Amino acid sequence: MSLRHGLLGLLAEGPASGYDLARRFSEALGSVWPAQHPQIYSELARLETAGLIEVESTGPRRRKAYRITDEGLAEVRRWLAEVEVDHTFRMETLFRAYFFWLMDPEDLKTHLASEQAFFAETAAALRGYAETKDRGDWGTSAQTRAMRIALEAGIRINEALAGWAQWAHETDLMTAEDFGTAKPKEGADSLDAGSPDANANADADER
Amino acid sequence: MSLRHGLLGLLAEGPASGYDLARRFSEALGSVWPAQHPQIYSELARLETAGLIEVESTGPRRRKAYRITDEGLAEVRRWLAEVEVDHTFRMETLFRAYFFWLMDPEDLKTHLASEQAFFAETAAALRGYAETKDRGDWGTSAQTRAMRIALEAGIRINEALAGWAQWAHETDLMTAEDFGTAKPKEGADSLDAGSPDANANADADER
DNA sequence: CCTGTACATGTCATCGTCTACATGTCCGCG
DNA sequence: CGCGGACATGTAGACGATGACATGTACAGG
Repeated sequence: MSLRHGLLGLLAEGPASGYDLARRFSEALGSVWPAQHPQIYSELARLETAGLIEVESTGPRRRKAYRITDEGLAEVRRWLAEVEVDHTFRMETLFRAYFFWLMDPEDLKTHLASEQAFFAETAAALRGYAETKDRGDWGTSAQTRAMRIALEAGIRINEALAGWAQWAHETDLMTAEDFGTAKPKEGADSLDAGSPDANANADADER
Repeated sequence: MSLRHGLLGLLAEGPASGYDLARRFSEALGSVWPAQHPQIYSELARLETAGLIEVESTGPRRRKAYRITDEGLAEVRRWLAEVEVDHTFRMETLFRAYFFWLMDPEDLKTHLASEQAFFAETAAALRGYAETKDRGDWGTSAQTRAMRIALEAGIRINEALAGWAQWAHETDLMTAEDFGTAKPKEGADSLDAGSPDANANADADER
């Protein structure tokens, strides 16, 4: 449940409303963990019930600002220190690559070129942003420095993917004529060939 | 809905059962898109109802092998060619980095060292696997070559993250005494206070 | 022949997440 | 003074994902 700890982490910087948090979540963390406002509001309600946050003040338009409690701060620190990192990640770009062999080579070239452009642009944007931090435009607080570290990861990942798309575009692995035209195999010689039961299949249960 | 197209993509290689698909999904795609067997079985049922796949044969222990239909093949190709890539991704490692400032510097050093080791090991394992492909141990089918391309992305990402963890470990951004000890700001100087439109937004790290 | 293990498929409850809808407030502008 | 737009918070329903539980089959080894 990363949303919970993400909200606690943001509130550790100082009080904020659900609206603020939704905005900040999508700006700062949105590219590594999407979260819409309904989820945030309901999670905040749950966190308040659990005593990890409390209402700090109410503002102009029904605005409720939350503050993290000592228990909440302890909880987010406990999470960071004790809970093991889940290294599985979701990335559609990479997921699709497993199925490139189904694509028309022309389409694939186009696809890779646009992916390359996207990652290069994203990397450049992040690098520009990082430079403003390095110049000290955002102060030198611990938060800013942590954000700079996170930013660096984003830069490196996007650069890596831009390089990958470039490499894929240039490699001859996908140029042969069997890309995009392949038909699925039929019958017994399929995916499970070699496994004990594989060949016993067709109509095996007639006996 | 990536699971749907992932299953279609795997079935495009040839007939397979839910059990096979669950195994292959976790082996090949599990690190970029987790999926447990209950989800796979129910998705297969839905795909069959939709006419995108059909039962090819039944085997020994209730085994049902599915085959992709022409409509299914058309659908997965349409997805690859027409549906835009969703570039948001989920990665807890990176998510946590935004909150490094809350960690004790000692714990953080340890954390980064173990992350670095993890990514380096993963990259090495993938690289070893890629080399067996390059030697032709798996044949030279279009699928194998597509998998090689996907593998390359995995290698580069893991290497990038290993390099990042190394860099973060060595940088002095996180060594200062304010890491891990910071307290949330109080009241008026925070993201917002109660007064009618104190809301010029002092938000330190935005944009 | 019995028994453990891997094979193989499913249900169920719960929770997380997303889209769409609903409501109301404050402020600036004409 | 009326109105549009940004602010601000929510609800409802559907769908996706997870973990626990349930069931039954084939086969290998003792």
